[in-house]
Amino acid sequence: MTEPADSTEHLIPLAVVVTTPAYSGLGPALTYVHDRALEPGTLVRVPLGKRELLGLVWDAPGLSLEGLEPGQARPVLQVLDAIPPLNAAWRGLASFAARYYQRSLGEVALAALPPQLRDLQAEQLARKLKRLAKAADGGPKAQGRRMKEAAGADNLAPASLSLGDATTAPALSPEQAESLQRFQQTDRPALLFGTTGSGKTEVYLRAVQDLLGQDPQAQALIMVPEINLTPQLEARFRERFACWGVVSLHSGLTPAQRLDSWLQAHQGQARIVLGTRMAIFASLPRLRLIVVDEEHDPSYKSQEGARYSARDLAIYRAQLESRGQAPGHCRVLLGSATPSLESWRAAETGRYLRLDMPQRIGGGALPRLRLVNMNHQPRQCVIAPPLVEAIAERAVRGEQSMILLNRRGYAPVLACHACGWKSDCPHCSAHAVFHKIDRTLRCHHCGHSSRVPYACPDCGNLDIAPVGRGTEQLEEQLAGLLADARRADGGPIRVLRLDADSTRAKGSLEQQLGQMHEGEFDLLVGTQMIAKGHDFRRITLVAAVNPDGGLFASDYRAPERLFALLLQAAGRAGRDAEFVAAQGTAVELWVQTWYPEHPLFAALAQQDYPAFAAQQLQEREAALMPPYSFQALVRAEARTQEAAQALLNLAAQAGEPLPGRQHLTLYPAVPMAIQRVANVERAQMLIESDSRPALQAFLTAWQEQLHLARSQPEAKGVLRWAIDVDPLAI
DNA sequence: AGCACGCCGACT
DNA sequence: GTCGGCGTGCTC
Repeated sequence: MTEPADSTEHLIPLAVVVTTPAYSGLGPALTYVHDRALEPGTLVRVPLGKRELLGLVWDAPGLSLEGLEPGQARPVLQVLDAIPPLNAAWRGLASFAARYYQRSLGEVALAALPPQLRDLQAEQLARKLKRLAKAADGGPKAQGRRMKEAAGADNLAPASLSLGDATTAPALSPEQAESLQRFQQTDRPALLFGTTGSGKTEVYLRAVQDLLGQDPQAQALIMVPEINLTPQLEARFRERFACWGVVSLHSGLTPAQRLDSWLQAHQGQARIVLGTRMAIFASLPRLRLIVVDEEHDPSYKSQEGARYSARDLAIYRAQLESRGQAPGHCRVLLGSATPSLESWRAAETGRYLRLDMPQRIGGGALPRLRLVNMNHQPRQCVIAPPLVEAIAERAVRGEQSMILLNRRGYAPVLACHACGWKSDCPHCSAHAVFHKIDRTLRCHHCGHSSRVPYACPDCGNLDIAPVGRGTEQLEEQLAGLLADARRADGGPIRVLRLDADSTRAKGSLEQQLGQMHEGEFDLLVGTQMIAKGHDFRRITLVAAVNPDGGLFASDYRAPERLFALLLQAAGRAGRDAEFVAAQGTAVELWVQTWYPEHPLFAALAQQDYPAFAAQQLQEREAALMPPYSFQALVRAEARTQEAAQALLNLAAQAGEPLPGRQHLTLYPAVPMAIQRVANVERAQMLIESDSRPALQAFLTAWQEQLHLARSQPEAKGVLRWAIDVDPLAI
């Protein structure tokens, strides 16, 4: 494979993007040579040092070999031309995300591709594509394939099918019809503000159906927070749109499945992609609709690598996809019963179009709020007696209840009453959680697990006891409290616990949810995972036993999250209006609190999200918090807390003369809330500004200072640092 | 980020 | 005597 010494002169220089971090000293793209020009977006394999890696040809008009040593630009090894290049909109998205979230282009662009693509040789890829095409020929997408072949060179499948083989869609309610119509008539992003049970999903389905039916090539992207928690939504899309090719993209797929899905979307064989936040980077050459379900959900914000917000990128991507087309060519539909304050405000200012759906389908009323004032309950009581009674009453009538508690395990900590010892994790500045089931102390931050000691390790006292309670204990205590209660068939009440511990085995979540649907259990106890997405027909009571943490947390977004959680949980109850009417039951949301006067509960009682949002936005505006200001957070990890803070503070000093600095506030570095995880010390620095451009300009220039600060003696022992733009929690 | 080279402590 | 720690340096 040796090149003739003078061959470089006949070769064409190409800009190629590979995974190199921003501070590696290498530019955004490297220069390679090839014997012919390659279109931007083409996948190639290139040498870098001793390695051979996947690269992406990037736009670089007028690129020359000037400034490089002769022979420094090495030749491209392989061109993966079996698949079409990534289009300009996709490249625009990657390069925007890299700039905005302060990462190198290479990191973002290559991380956005399916991981398996990285280690496939050209021939392996070609083989895979052939197999895929064959499968499509035999499968339900055969028609699309055949039409594609007829269409010749075009790599896209104009899979125009009538909806004849799609199941018939239910008639829309007047609210749904109006929302859909208004969505189709605007070219702004739309915020579908629909109460739980108002039928948002059907609006999504119809928006997809109308668009794909009318444009035989159009593709749609449907994003959901966590796909494993919403199997029902996935099932509805797959069932209704099987003929158009539906693929999913999320981290639960095997590498091979993920590559398959990705390729099908990229080649237009799949016209609908359903996925989690990573799906925002799916290659969809004819993308015309992006739906973001539960747009307020924090899992749309990545906490790893490039800290992107898939919801925010959806807005930007739609603009890119519409470039050079009619306005509103690609549309965005955000949906939520409790929109993020950012989106809510965007609708207030007219940037987004708000579509309201206050009515539940079938006329079912939302649950009535029952606040339990814990100041008036027996001391030490976990579940107020009236709540226990309400659950028992329902069980005997064949109705189900659901209780939320946001802590796994039996108790968050074990303590010795004699000497004050607490079950701290040896590697983290956090308590190890007591799990009674297997008598372990487990750290939920680093995963460290140890046996529960028989006696206090410090003083030998035998009286060590759990403090506080988690789902395991709640399950146990409820079983005790309900021991005398009976279910409809006269048998004892059955309690199901669902949390990360009880659903670890693959498929066990679905299985247990299935049993709950079948009515095998009367009471469901669990963490927030049970509040999301499931339609339980027979639940008529939802309770939150200890939500007060969300009222006074230092995180200013905590109230917003609590409100969303409670309303979302409330939405699980009374979804089957006929069942409720037949039962003649009051559908209720019970909330136990020590602070019943808190204004959040007043808004919750009225189911008045607009009032709550208005009040929250007022507070944010007064305190100049987002969305009225812009934030970034720099986090540093080091062997010692001093080093982590020193890195940040030194870089802050060095950043004084940088552009945009005068429009920013840099706060001093502080330890993170959980200061040490897995023996690594963590510190963070908050940066605030009223100008997004100033913040962006500063951060871009500042990365170099951060990198340089690492070699200062005070910052010895720094392991890594990362910038989080628009952080969700501080 | 990888992966090299390079200089100092506990093991066959 | 080597294996292996991670501290700098380079990659088109």
